[in-house]
Amino acid sequence: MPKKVDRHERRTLIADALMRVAARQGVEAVSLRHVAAEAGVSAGMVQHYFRTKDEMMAFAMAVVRERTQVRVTDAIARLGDDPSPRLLLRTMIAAVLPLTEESCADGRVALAFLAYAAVRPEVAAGMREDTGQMLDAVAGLIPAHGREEYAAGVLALMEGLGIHLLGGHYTAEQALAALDAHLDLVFGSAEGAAGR
Amino acid sequence: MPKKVDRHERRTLIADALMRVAARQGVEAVSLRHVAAEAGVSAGMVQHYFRTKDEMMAFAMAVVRERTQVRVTDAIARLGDDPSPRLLLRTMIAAVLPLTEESCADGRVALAFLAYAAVRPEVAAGMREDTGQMLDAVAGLIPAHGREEYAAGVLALMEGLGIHLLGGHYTAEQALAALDAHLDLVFGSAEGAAGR
DNA sequence: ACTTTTGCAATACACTTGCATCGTGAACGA
DNA sequence: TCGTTCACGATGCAAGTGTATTGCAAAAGT
Repeated sequence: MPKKVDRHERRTLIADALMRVAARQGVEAVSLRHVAAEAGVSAGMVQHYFRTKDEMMAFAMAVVRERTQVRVTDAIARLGDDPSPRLLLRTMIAAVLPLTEESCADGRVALAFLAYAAVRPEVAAGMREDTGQMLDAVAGLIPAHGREEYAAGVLALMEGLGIHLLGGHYTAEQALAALDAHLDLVFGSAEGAAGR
Repeated sequence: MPKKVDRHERRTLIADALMRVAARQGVEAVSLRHVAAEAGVSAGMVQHYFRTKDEMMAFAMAVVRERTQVRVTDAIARLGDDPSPRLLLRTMIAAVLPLTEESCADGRVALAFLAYAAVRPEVAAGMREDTGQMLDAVAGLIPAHGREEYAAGVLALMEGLGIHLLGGHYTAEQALAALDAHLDLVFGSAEGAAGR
């Protein structure tokens, strides 16, 4: 073999450029040449690592998913041993929400991809899987009856808060306040029912 | 003046075509010629009624906003006199959610525009306004303390449910169950606090 | 009847798009 | 040292993009 090149590294480099473009100018601005320019490489190279644009998109999306997962597990790890389910859940959600500069960029990309996936059934399947996973995780943290409904609600709330945050409709404080209020309800009500 | 033509009607006709295209193939597929073909008119005519593509987009978005508003007020009107705040709120939200064929198409368009607006500050302003309005309306229906947080949460929940519905992550039943569960919490908790 | 205004179609233009096809240079195995 | 294999750059191409421009028919005012 000639020249050793970390293929995956190159691909992520390009994917990063793609995400910067998508975050700044929207998905519609994502093109081979734009991404190449943003990455500081030739258009030919982009083509070399991704045979098609859709392949590039799919990869970039996988990167985003992976990164948010890392953010979540990191945040949870920082909690120390045996945190309360409620704190755990809150930390998880806060890690996903576009609150920091970095996660905000990811959020923009995710939103762009959401629209992109809306008309690409095969791409949407991946997201469905993700939410299913999250749903299980959340359901496991919620006490008692109505797990499924509550879990679905919490997940939807998270998604919605993310959207409103990205749109600048809510401030970080408002979003977190709404989240906490909701968690109060979910955990408080079960406590009340169990305590009675 | 020659030929009387209902300008607004023509524009909505074109906007409708635009929305069909956006719903079917995504925003990126929205182009002058595609829209013209979908509307069954010449590309020149589209250009005649919208000097620029962005103008066309903005108009289409306004149509969507307007239509969902109509759906909401209609649904509320069907409720009869003096419905409970909770029922009113539920009806409002159910009217917005992409549950029917029709509102689902609108939802796809709205999602596409959400991404579109994410990088167009002047477009995003309109949406911000809308959410602000909705927030006030919702807050007015929610009892007692923590209005703002709860209202923000309810709105976010709605948005999130919409997203998950569009993505096919939730079924209509699941979404409604989650909504009802949430409303149980919001209205039930206040009642519990007041009753104590 | 004549001019003006308007609705609309057609075309032209400068770009951009994704993708295929070359060419080249360099690293390795033989 | 030769040949193969791979990374990458450059170029080309057909299709599609938004927009400006032109042309033309018809309706209204005068």
